[in-house]
Amino acid sequence: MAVHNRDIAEAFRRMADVLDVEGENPFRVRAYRQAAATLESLPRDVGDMVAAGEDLTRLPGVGEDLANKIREIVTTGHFRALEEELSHLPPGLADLVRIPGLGPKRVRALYQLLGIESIEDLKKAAEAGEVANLPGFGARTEARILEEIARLGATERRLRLIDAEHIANPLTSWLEACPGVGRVLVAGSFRRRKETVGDLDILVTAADGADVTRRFSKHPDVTEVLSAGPTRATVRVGGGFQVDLRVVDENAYGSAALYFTGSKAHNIELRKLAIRHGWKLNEYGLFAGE
DNA sequence: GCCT
DNA sequence: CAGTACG
DNA sequence: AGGCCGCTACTG
Repeated sequence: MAVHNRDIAEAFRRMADVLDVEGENPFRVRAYRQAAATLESLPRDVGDMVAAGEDLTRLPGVGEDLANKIREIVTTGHFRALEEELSHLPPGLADLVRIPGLGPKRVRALYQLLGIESIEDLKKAAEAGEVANLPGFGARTEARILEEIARLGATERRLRLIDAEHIANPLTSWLEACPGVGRVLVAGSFRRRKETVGDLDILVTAADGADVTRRFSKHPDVTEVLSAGPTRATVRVGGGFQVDLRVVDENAYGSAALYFTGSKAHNIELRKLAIRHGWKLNEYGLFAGE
């Protein structure tokens, strides 16, 4: 059975999760995730490239080491380094970092303090109210964990662009009519016109951000408020689709639109470019370095 | 881990 | 503050 | 050898 780019990407992601929980160097962890992303967006089958004897290190984020690992996976169907790392941990533990809100540190805490080794364990502990008592956790986090676990079973939650548009349009109108709101821009992958979008990223200009995020959190279609502060709110609307609202001052609109439109990788490249010029770039503007 |  | 998340 | 995005934002 042929190994496809997606399979290798998945193996690399799993490796990243395991190393993450083990407390490995975060940059090494990121390297695996980066390579996984490269493979997934690659228009060609790496299996074919291996068969043709092509140089895999030409792929961005793939160096000597990962090129060898790709070849190993393609030719043998095994990924020994992953199997080795997995032998150090309970097999289900690394899955926990895929739950939004749980990173490596919290997963370790769950394991060490409550002996949680799997999503199933976590569900039971959360239902019993044991998670909320842990340091760094709270009732809110515990409730969110249970919701996220319930969502794991659901099928892919990305929406086709046209379906996302049907959610975005009424929200846009609603925000435009919101007191104090100037511009409203649906950014993110929606603005990039990707075939599917995983969430909605809406940028708004207003002087009083807290007022806007507060109002938005009470929108009739909002079913959950994941977070809400003075400049940002993350909510879910009917059906569980996530919407991120970001509020900035009018004078930061351009920079914020650039940032919020992404992609993430594009933003990072732009920020690196700024650094090389002695500048710094963020969602509020382009500034002179120190 | 990759990159310069 | 640390941890996590957002593009 | 040494940096790796952000004077990023929100939660506990």
